Amino acid sequence: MAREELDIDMLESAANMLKALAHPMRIAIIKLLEGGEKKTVTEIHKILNIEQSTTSHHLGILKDKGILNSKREGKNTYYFLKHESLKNIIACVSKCTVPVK
Amino acid sequence: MAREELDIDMLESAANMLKALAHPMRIAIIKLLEGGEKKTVTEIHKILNIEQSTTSHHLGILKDKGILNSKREGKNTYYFLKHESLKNIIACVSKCTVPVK
DNA sequence: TTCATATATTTGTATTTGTTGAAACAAAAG
DNA sequence: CTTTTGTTTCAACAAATACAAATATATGAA
Repeated sequence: MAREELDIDMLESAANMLKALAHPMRIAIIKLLEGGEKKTVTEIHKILNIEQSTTSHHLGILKDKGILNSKREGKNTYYFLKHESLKNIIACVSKCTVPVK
Repeated sequence: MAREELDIDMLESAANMLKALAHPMRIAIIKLLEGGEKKTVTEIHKILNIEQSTTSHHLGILKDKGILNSKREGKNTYYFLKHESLKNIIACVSKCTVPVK
């Protein structure tokens, strides 16, 4: 039945989104862009202290998975959050990672 | 400064939690256990149609990362959700994976 | 006790996927 | 043409995945 097919697709889709978020540097990037901030590759690479090509790679993954969007302006490419609601995920995970006494 | 150290730890911690969730079968397991359900390895393995050893492995990961807990009863090991709040993450991700028109 | 069975975990291994940094390449601007 | 900025490609390495086989644990029967 198509019902199960859809379920599998939904699971894969959710897993892919989570996989995109499941990296320390990528979470750091998201936190950096919270509140509608727009930043260039070089800015992020300098702030987070990771190689420029690595930064570009992570940004590409986040864009590819629909988490970020980008806009070219002259020499610079500005990246920014596509859905503000993603903050909730990070907040929720942070809350869940705190051990329950 | 310790400030940055803590930040890195928090990022790693959040990433680890997300990594545990970022797998289709593991999401399926969580959905299966929503609402306080308790299920054995064999039950889950039969319902989801994945190898028993693979099932046990996934359950081990989820338990290790603090998402599930387990309780042995005779021959069976029952697994269940540790934090009901995890539903929110899945729900949020599902919502975010739906393309915004 | 010993054996057989059901259930679960662990180990070994092959395959795949993810990560990183360097180098090559591309685009924009002066 | 040079510089700045960003992307892509490549290779080495690390981690995740799946399955089978081996091992462990609990139960009950002989």
